[in-house]
Amino acid sequence: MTLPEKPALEGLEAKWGLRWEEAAVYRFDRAKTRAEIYSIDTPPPTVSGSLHVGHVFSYTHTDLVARFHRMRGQEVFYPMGWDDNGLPTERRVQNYYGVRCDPSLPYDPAFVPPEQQSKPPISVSRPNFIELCARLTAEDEKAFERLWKYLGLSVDWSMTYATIGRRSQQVSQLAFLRLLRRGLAYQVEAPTLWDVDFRTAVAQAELEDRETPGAFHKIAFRVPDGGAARDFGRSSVEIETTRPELIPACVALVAHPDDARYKPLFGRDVETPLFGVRVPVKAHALADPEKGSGIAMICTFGDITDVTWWRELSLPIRAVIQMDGTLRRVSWGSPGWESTDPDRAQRFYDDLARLSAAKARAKIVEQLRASGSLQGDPRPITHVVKFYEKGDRPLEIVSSRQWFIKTMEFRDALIERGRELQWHPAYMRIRYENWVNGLTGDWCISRQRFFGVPFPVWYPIDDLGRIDHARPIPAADDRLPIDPSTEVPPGYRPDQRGVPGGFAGDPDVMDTWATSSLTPQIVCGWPDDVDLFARTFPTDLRPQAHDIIRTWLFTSVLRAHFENGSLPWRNAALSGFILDPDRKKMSKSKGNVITPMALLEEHGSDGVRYWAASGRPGADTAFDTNQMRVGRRLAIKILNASKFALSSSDVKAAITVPVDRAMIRSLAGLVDESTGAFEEYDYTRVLQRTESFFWRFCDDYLELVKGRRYGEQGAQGQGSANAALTAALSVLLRVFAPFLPYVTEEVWSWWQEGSIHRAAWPTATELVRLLEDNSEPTRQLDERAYRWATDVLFEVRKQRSEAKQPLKVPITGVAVTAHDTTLALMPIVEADLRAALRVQKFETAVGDPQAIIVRGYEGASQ
RNA sequence: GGGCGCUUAGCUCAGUUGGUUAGAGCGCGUGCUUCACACGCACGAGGUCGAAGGUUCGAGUCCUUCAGCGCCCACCA
Repeated sequence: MTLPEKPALEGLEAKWGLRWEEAAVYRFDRAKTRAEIYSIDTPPPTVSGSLHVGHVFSYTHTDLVARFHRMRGQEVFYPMGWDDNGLPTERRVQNYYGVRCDPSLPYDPAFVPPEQQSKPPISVSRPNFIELCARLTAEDEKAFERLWKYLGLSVDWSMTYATIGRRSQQVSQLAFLRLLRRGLAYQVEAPTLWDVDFRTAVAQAELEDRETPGAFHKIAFRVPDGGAARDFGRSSVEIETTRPELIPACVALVAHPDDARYKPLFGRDVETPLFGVRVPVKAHALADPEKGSGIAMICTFGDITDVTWWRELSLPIRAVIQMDGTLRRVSWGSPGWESTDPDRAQRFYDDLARLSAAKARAKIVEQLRASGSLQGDPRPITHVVKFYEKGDRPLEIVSSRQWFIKTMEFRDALIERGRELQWHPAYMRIRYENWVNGLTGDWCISRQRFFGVPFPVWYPIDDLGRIDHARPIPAADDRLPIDPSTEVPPGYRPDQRGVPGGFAGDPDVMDTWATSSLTPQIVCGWPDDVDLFARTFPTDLRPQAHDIIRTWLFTSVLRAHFENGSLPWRNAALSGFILDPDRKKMSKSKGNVITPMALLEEHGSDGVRYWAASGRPGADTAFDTNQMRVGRRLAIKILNASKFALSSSDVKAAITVPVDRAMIRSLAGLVDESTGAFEEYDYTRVLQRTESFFWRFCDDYLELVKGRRYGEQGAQGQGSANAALTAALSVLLRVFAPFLPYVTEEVWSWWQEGSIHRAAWPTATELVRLLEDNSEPTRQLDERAYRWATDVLFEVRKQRSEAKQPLKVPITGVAVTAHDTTLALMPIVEADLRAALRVQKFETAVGDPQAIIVRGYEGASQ
């Protein structure tokens, strides 16, 4: 064995990264049985820029668990995916190349993107657009892979997937068609949450509340002369609204059934201001008498409550907001737009048409004020408005045709699935249940976007040129994946696209979660690789962040429930967020400033992993470079202590010295505790306990055996020390290996064959087996001797420190007064203590209280 | 409004089923070039465990109430 003169961490990432790859240390062997395999449904990070420290944090957690199970002898199925599907990529491609997707264009195989960003944007077909997305994401994916490898993720890099890849598309489309056949996916025209900038539907799970400034406008509706006015006692009723521009879309007013103020109006009509539309006053329990004036305007549609009221009160639709967020043109007096004065309505409305909601609001306020319908000034407020999480303008609700997957009628079954799942930490299950219980509608999975998985269906066009959405033509299962915008349905010719009697492709793509929800099926080989699927599914682990329980976790459970009749995995491990040092969630912009690669280079991958491992499952953790420094120092300490432990270790004998035996038994206890904690996904505890053991091991044990292991007490004592040292080092390195893969591998290579990461996880048995005498009396004696030795060590160090004497001033003697049972331990440890402390001699005397007095310093000046 | 989590030394956090004087690291202070390590070593000073009640022989640990912080969810016109 040759030990390095000056061991260092620098360069270990490059050195071992290469060797691990050459030796295929993390290669998955699919010949193993299901029981021998530990499979992981890896979260595919979004490929739309760069990874940030939060990724490094949570992906390390997964790797810790993967490495533990690998060392326990399981074959770890640990692929890596890239989520390159979806809007973020589209936006990047549009800006990067200066192109725009036009799904109506045919594919141009000769298309080459412009060198310079083109203005105005060039229109390209969907397949061409997707090619550009793929080109751009491929570069990012290479950079991601480099970072993950440098961090030391023990992924099998021959198994990668992309959510826009062929296989992901095939799985998404097939799973969709199978749901369609079973009636679990359906299409309907209905009010849908809509982002006016992206011009796409969005799902409930993608909503975000944002505090937004607005204003209450108090607006009078006329109560027509006659019975209503007489019973109500007034000729107008005031509502308060933040969205006066929706008055033309008003279909009713609503108040609480018990609200005496408005009871006289229930069942009667009032007239909208400006437009003179007669709308009924309805009663509904959702109306809150405390809110505003207690009576609300129902519009189609201002918010989700409007949809509820509209549905439950069977109101008509009078929609004004279009898909681009502007007000549509309306011809007043036509069916559905009846007015008591159509000409007047038209005059007012023509000033609003084609304006955005915000501009129309300003305009209508002028009109209302001029006509006297606005009571007082608008009252500014801050209220919570729903946004698409990636959007910039408040969501609208527009009526459109969308695909849905049924969820509402399966809520009980989904709750039950949640209870079958092992959650780490357990309380995260509650969030899942809250979400499932709070669902208000089925899952809308269609998006009016381009870079996504297309719906594999076409529709017949009748002789009048109308698309028949009721009779979708599904693609054949064995032809998937297909793109209906370029491929032709069975029985049709290409020239029949878009013509009467021909066909039309479904123009939409699936929500990115409609693909991501199938990652367990995608990675495990469903449906073609039956063999792999049987060996890996359901996976053992789904690691993910807790903020996407409602999206990724929930939808994955749903899909597996439908497709496989089971959970997709057995365990879900939820990682927390990274917080700024001031304990706020680290913002994206801030997180991106600190590039992960720079962190890894500065603190070493082991150092950064050490910090990441300090974040317990589910716990939000502060970004703390100090912890990375501590981790780095630990790695350096391991190098140096190992060098010491292994030097001149050729003299070996049985472990017969009490101090050595006590250390070995204590380490056996650590191994048991670590194994149990790791099995419970409590990696943080393992690291903490091991680290704490290790420092005491260095400070006390290594000091105690220093002289003996150099042969000062003969071959027997030296052999015992060496045997204990190498055994302890071997075990400690293996427990540290999941956390600090580089430094442990480096030290392992000094004297062991093969990779530590394929070495067996240590057991208490392998340690205790080394002790020839493990009887109870011996154990007690060993432990007392060890504790006594460390007590003396501590006391002498303390007096030396207080004396502030340089080391060259010798300690001539140490006078020890203690019980005879304690003094009886002295012969066992005295030689070790003399060497460790450089004490010339110990003088003992029986007595009480116990005292340890260092001779040589007692008169020293302070 | 409902739910979950957190609150222990200046900072970041441990404290497993309630059991002797509450722990670690960082930071701080003092001293020491000791033959594995100055990217080091030794020693030290720091806390009435968010508040108030309660259960108990005994509570940081269990119960109740309250406060602050964070997060998730919800139909606030």
